[in-house]
Amino acid sequence: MLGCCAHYAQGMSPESLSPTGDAASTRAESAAVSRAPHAATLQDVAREAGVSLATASRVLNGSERKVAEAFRERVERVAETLGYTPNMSAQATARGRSPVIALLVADIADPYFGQIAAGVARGADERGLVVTISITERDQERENRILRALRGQRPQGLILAASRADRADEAGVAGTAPAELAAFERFGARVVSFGAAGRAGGDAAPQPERTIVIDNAGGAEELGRRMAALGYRTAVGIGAAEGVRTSDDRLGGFARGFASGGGAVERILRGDFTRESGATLMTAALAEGVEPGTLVFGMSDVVALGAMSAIRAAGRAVGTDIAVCGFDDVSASSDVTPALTTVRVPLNEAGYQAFRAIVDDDWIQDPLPVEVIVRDSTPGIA
Amino acid sequence: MLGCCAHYAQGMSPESLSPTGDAASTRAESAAVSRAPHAATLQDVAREAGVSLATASRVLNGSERKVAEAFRERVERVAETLGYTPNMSAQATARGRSPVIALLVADIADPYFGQIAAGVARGADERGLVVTISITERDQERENRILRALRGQRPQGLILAASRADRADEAGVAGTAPAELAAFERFGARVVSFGAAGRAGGDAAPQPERTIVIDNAGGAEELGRRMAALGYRTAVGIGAAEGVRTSDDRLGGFARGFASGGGAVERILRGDFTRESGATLMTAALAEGVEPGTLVFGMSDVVALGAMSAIRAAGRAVGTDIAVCGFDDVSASSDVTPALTTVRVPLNEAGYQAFRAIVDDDWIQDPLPVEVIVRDSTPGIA
DNA sequence: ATGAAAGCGCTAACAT
DNA sequence: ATGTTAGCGCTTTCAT
Repeated sequence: MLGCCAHYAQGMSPESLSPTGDAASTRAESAAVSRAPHAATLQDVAREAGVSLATASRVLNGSERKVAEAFRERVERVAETLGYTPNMSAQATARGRSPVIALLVADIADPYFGQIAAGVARGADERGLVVTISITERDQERENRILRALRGQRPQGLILAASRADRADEAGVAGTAPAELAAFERFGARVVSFGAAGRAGGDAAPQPERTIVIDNAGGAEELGRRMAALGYRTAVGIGAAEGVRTSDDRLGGFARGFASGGGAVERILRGDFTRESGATLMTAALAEGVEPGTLVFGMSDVVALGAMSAIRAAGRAVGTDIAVCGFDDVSASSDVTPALTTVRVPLNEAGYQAFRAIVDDDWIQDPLPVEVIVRDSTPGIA
Repeated sequence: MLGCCAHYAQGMSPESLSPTGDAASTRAESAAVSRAPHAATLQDVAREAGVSLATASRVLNGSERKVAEAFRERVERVAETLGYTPNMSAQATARGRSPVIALLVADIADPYFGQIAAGVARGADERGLVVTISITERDQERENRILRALRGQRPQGLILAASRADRADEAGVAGTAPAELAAFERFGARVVSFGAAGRAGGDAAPQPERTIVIDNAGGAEELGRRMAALGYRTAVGIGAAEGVRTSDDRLGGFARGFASGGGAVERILRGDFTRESGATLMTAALAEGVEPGTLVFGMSDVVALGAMSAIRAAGRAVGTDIAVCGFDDVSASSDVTPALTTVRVPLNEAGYQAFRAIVDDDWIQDPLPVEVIVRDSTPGIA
């Protein structure tokens, strides 16, 4: 008991540390083999290193406080030997905050969300944060259920990338309950959503969430202008239900730009954000008749891609016969033939921005440059 | 103070619940506005409902034990009112196990991993589990670092979907350290990996991990046979570095099947799993000269897609001039023109299987049917 | 059936 | 600089 103090600061064997050292470590070892599996705990490290819990904690968690070099080394070595890794849950409960960022997407297999997720993950990794991912399947009820459960994670931040119908102006229209989001802010989580710039303020409460705004209207407008300049004069738009912000903004912007160049959007087909929706709507439109030289604007590449396949399936040619353009520039868009004209949105960067919006106190969004990319699906028609 | 007991089982106001009810709730409320934000805790609910912590816990966590109906109702109502959600971290520390499944992928924006992730997420949702996701960027060092950190989550399971070089037979070849994985198993986590069926047993220890095997060799062999039947006689394969199981199996299987039909793989280009790799290698090959009528087999659709774009960029035609086929059937494959011939792998289902492998004690893999899909990128050459 | 109390693994005052 | 000791929010014996 006393003798140990004489040499414990040097390299000594574990059993010299305390009267119970021998017995304890023996028990621990046999436990590891015979009993329920159990990862090394900070207690184990402290005991084995002959220091207090506090010291061990200070050494292993990068706290500001100083610890004598000799102790530090001992603790580090023991931790290494025991393969100690701090238990995040315990740290979270003790600290009162967990290192998680919750990401909510409609469908992680969709390249649009995949890229956003990649950007978020990149940022999280930089800061040693954990990202959890949940799938709404574009189902509002499901989203609400998930949101509820997500609160249990007490995340530092919540990223809403699901293309939910953004809360509409009129009450009653489906949308994520503000109350549910407020619940997150109540314990300090920051909620970041993708989509429309400041929403119409029905609620008196100032909008506490941060929004990653993508210049949907502007990008689409420029696209419309370019298409008109290419010679197109009549277009059909494919969008989601009326009231869905992203869709409305893109459709509206396009119409504006196209009109400014002398074109006209003669009709708008409405469905959702899926490839199937694009294909189905296009097939129906084709059945009703679509003039050669018409331009189809799919509100998202995924939808435009669906429309392209429907056009081909109907025996018509994409480009020369019916032109198609989209929005997002997901990777598949440059693979198709003819390659799809679209508006490039830096999705990965957008995801990274969402991450910043969560961790940076004084955050202001870096503008996300959208850029029209003209490819073969919209050849010029002199 | 006493009167409250007369009607507390009916609808009563919070303040009638305990002597301190009034004061407490007032303090709590003002705290909510003025102090650090704080979500309702089980304590809050118990106090407000006038029951013990234990009872509140029993009511709200679906424990087996019985609680009088009156209490149950009270507790539930109070929890609802307060917007209580159990703190997962605390539950995890108390229970000694956390509800997380850690998913490790090379790149979540890659449709291959995206689909797997979707399958995993689907399963996790069924069981109320949380999926955390980490990106290796196909960097072994990074993967090891992440693995280390992941241990802190004490996940129930770890899914290795990163197309790491599977541990090779010869020591020294890069690969995930078995010791690192063993660390997970030590605290009861199940580790599931994608890839090769039983690996060569260098280690004496029986392989405790579970593996989602995809019939790479078989699918590729069938593809080879079909391509030979279509009339192709010479092919060039594009793969990853030698030693990477998935790549080797596919390349090997293809060569076998192709040969059985009278064809021959005249050379194999090696890079990695990215689209860029496919494009770069193909460009180089094209520069050296590729006969018309040659078939290019990209070990994965992503690689094949890259090759296709290189072929187009070189002014050659995909299909009629140089045929291309791949493996995986990611969604982009049916969008390209000509559509890509490939082997369909039920990736989403594979992800779901990985989830099952983690949660089911007596798990045996359902075979994942791979299926050759011939499309226009490999027209028959009578 | 209910509640008191001892943890879970860790952190963070607060001593010393 | 080190150790002691309350917690963190929840679960789970163990009494009652």
